[in-house]
Amino acid sequence: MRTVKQAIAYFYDKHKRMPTFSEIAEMTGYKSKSAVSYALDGLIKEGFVKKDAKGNLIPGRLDPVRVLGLVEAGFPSPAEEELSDTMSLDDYLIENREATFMLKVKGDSMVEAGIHDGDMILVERGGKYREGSIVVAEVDGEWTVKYLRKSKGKAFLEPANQEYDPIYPKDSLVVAAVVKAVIRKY
Amino acid sequence: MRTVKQAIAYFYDKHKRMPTFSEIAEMTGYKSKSAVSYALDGLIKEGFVKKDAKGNLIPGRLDPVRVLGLVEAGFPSPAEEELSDTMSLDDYLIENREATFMLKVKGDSMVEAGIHDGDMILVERGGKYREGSIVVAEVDGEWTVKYLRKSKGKAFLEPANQEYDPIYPKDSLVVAAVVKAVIRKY
DNA sequence: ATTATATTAGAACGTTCGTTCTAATGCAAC
DNA sequence: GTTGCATTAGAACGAACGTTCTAATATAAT
Repeated sequence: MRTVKQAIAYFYDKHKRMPTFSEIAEMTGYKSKSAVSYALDGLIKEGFVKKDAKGNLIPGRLDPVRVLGLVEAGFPSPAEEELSDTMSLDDYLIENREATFMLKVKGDSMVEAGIHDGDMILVERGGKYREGSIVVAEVDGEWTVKYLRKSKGKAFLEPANQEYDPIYPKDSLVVAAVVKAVIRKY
Repeated sequence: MRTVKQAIAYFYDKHKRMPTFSEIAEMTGYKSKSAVSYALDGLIKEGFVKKDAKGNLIPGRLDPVRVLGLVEAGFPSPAEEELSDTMSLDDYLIENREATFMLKVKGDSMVEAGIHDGDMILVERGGKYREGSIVVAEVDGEWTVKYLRKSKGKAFLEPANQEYDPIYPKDSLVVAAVVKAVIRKY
């Protein structure tokens, strides 16, 4: 039999909604909703789950990722682990969902900025940028990711790789989106 | 007034649960649950939301990130945009939530692998690794992120930076976790 | 203007929800 | 063994759920 915590986490992961009391009872082996109700009181105090203004069950500390500190600090003991902050990567990385897109990077023109061939970038369309921002831009009809620079009031793009040259627009340079994050999955 | 789509997306983002029909009605200006019910029929056909086996509303294509292709392909038109695949970064990056942690990297010993000072790494404790994997390990009491290498049957750690030397364990080398992803937020 | 079609409001319905009460059971301390 | 406390089962409850029906309204086509 699963613990209540495991059951809720598993269910939420799988169904993208919180389980009902009956469903929790079924998963954990409880034979009454009331037992679940009392068990949940504890988890609510603990912050593992919450109830919103309408009394509906919502996730508390059951976001998928546990956030630790520096690598040098190593891993916590199982007891400390329970107390780790949790986080959703979606919430961490996305500010404006309507404007956020994921794109794949080809080539090594930004390697010195830590953006490698095949990396995914999270970009925000219409996001704020300034000189030095990494942007997705359309220069004379071609789309690229580069540093945005300015010289004598004119904008141009600069790669992060010695072997490539800066790109000075002949006709047009339109900044379409700003790179907000880089994600590389192994 | 918001459209039904906007209302649901907003509500799900904010409350981490799907709204009820009444709540959708309130947000969109509908004055009856039945109108919402019929409106949802369309969105279900479209795949924007779904119903699970028990008839409960669950997210369909309202994951927070729209996935495009290569940077070179640029952005789609608003019409095509509607059809873009969506994704949750949590689902994309996390396989085993129980074993997944996020850590912060200090130093530049892995820059040539595209891991910079201040980057976050997603690691899986007890994950499978082999020679060449980037791992979080404890060597003689010190925690670090490095390439795992082998020489004459003995494991050692190799930085991705010319200026650093490989680390050959005096007493012990324990691989605690495998780096599954690198995340850099600007 | 008339007709046909789609959309919306409102009420009614059965179902399921979470809470709460009482009673039974399990467990620990003494 | 006995007492006291916490946990669980089961039933009952009102509230809210989503569906469905009918009637009214809006929209479009002719």
